Amino acid sequence: MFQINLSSGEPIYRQLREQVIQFACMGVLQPGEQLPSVRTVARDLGINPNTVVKAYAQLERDGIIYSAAGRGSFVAQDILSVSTVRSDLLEEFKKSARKAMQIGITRLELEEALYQLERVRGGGL
Amino acid sequence: MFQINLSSGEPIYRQLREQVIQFACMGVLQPGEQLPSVRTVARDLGINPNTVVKAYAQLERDGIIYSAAGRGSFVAQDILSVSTVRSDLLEEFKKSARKAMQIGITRLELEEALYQLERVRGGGL
Amino acid sequence: MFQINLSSGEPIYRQLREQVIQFACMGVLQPGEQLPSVRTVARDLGINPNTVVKAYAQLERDGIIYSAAGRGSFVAQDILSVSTVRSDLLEEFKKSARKAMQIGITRLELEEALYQLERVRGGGL
Amino acid sequence: MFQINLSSGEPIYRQLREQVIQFACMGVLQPGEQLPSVRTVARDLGINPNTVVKAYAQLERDGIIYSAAGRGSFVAQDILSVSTVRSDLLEEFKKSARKAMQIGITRLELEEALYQLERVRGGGL
DNA sequence: GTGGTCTAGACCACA
DNA sequence: GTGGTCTAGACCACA
Repeated sequence: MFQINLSSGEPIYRQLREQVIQFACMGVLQPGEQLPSVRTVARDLGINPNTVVKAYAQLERDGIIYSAAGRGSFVAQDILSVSTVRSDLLEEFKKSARKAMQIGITRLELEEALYQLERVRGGGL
Repeated sequence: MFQINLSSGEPIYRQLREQVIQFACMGVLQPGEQLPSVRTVARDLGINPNTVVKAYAQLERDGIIYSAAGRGSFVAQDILSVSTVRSDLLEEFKKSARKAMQIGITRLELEEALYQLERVRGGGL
Repeated sequence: MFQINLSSGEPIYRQLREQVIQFACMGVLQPGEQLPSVRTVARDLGINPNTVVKAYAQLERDGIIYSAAGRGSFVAQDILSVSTVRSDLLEEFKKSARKAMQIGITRLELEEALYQLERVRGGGL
Repeated sequence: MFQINLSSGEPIYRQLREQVIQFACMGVLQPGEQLPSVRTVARDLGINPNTVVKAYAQLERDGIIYSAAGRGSFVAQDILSVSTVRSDLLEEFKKSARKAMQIGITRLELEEALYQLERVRGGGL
């Protein structure tokens, strides 16, 4: 289900965390749906179970999933309303835009980039 | 001249590196201009000279500055043409935009954010 | 695994960097293979871990290896295609040939030297 | 007369030293001919006189020039027979060739490079 | 265990 | 004065 890139430099537990958020926001994982168990994910990806535990723990702390001892982990009911997800990503977006503008990249260039991104997504995914 | 945030989590040497790039791209530091010496920066910011050395060394490897023992460090003549700077920032921008779109933030929302950023910059800086 | 010459004047971290490149290009280190850890190399060579870190960090910036905290350092998949390695060495070769020719050493003499080098390598290694 | 490149990383005194050797080997500076004075070179190049002194001192130590107090510095009579110049450059050439061969660059490729270098030199200089 | 960052301080070549 | 290398040793995130 999940995919990680060992050579990207991005910590594995973060890659995992992000994919859960993405899948949940995109509807691939429905509200209330059960996540694959820690052991399953670890085995499938060939990584250390502790790494999965860390990702799930952080997701629970952020209110994106909830875990019930002995039953498993489940996607929260109200992900999109979870403040951190949306606003965190928007903040990151603004920060990168600010940096680009500071070296002279214009707003029009950035908008052009957005437009192309949307076209690719619309066609390809 | 430079400012660093010790509690941001962003490594000091990276913060420094970014500021040099920014200043150089904005014209605050002109091509060929001498940068403050390693020891000066270290003293002013209250950090270890080695940390400054690390930032300057990376900038030199990227062709953004050049350094010579006994003479000092200088901004390169062709910064804006240095491929990495511009394209790296654009890539970072696209990546953050892609992530935002993947969770359902629309292009219009992102454009709105860009518009507000420009207004702030135009008025404030 | 690696060998360094403390009295050569060539910085240790550069010697290390070069040997990794050589081993990777010669196939002694296969693509994807794990490099000895920073601490292992430091202990074996009797040098400071920071010096090894410096060598590995540069190799990563050049795309020759990739490292991740907690996992280790690994040879990249596409070393030979990494533009810098091959072309850098060719440039260095040309530069030294140019200098030799400028003081009157003939092309034939240089070719003779190449021929002898190849014989030595063929027999000795 | 001399030219230096401040952004090359190569120490100025070495660049100077090399150019004297080159000019002497090429006949631009004849055996016995007087070199420009330390002060002249320093002024013309906009560098520190000490740097020129260092270059000249090393050239004298190598027997490439000789200095007479109060009269100036002169090119030695037998430069080409001075062992260090020729053999040092040949050694450097062999070293760079060895490195190139170690990563799989063939002798034929190196010879091709030599051939092209000669053509450029024959036509351009 | 792994690599990454940072400090404190020494020593060097260069200008 | 300038930048570059290196050691010794601490502390951190990650697996």
